[in-house]
Amino acid sequence: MAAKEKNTETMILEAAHRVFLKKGMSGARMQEIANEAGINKALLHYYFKNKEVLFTSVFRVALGQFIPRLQSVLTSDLSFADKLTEISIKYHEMLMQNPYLPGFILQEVNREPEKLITQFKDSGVDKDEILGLLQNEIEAYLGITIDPRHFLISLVSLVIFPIFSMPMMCGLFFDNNKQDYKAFLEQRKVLVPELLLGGIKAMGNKLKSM
Amino acid sequence: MAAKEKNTETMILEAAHRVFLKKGMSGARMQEIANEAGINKALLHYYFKNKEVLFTSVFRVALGQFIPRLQSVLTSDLSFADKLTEISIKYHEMLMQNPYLPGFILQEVNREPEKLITQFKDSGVDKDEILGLLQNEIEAYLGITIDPRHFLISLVSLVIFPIFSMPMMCGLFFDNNKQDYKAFLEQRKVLVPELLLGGIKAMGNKLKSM
DNA sequence: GTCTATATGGCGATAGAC
DNA sequence: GTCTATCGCCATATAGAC
Repeated sequence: MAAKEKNTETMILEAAHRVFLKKGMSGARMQEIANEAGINKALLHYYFKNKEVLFTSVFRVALGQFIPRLQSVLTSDLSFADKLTEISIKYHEMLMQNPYLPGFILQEVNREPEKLITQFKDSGVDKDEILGLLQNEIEAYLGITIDPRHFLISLVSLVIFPIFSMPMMCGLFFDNNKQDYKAFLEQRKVLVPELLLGGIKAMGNKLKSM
Repeated sequence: MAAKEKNTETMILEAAHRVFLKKGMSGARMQEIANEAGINKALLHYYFKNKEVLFTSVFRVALGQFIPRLQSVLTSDLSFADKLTEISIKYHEMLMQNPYLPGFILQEVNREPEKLITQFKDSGVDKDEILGLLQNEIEAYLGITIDPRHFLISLVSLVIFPIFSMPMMCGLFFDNNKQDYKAFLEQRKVLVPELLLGGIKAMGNKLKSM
């Protein structure tokens, strides 16, 4: 399984993953996937009867990569700040290796919103547990009670969007210098937890006064 | 210009805008655009010689919508906090009316990164002026010196991503109840400036110790 | 300017040999 | 399981009448 050649189905799935993530469902070509996998179109259809089936297989894997396993980090014995740093760094690394992942998932969820719900149930992630754990941490660490979804959605926004929008941000604010932007992101992965903890505290005070 | 019927070219551009933003370049169909505009395919090609040209016209308009005119707000005589609230609210309103805009722009910038640079120069937005204004405000208001791009990119992440990822967030954390999620976003548009101001202060301290 | 009809090419999918 | 060859459709684009 290590050095030897992988079987055809795996090679197809990996090739399809690369092509679909970059081009999307309608932009991808079966021919390109076949080339990428080193086979021909007919064999593609032998393993996956049509484009939709192949796409769905790729989507399932991609969704699993995209939705992080937060429970294990949140139930560890780290401090809240260290847990956040851990999440930020791990997510940063994963996204830097799969820059097309967020766009791919979000585009497809737009195309067929119901698909997400179905496949999410199979993923083994318990959203209520995560939100409960988060709320406890926020109360213990910051002494405030807020909807943990504000925290979580702020966190993922700050982690995902700067990477997801790399070509745009890099073009607009870094003269298209990718190395500079990567160094900037590298800084951010430890800064984001600080920003969040400081920010949520301020946000909690605002919420009390509303 | 008000109530009367618009000319054909405008109708085509508006129809193309709707279809391209929802489906993207490769997902959009010239037939669908023609239907949407109430004409036929041949007339489409009379006004725009091919799909690529039509798409580029739509992209130019969309980019103008997407990149906000920050200068006027930043040079107004509001307090920094009020300026941020103004930006957050205006951007929120615009994005709620054009939910597909971020995905459209970012997808296309991925496809052809050079296009952004060219078209951005024509837009009349001066990035150095904006970053300079921001840096001054941050120094005056918070007493810290940081790279203003950290601030700006955090701001747009917190404003754009929760709206852009509405179908996903709504599905994952709001049982697909769109009204609930919209109310949640409505809250956020005034909370985000608080979060940012509190957060950047904390981040500035962290940066000093690095 | 606007239409109907048609050309042209590309893409997903299948047939059938090996 | 893997290939070559091909079908049939659909999307872009054009020709040409009005």
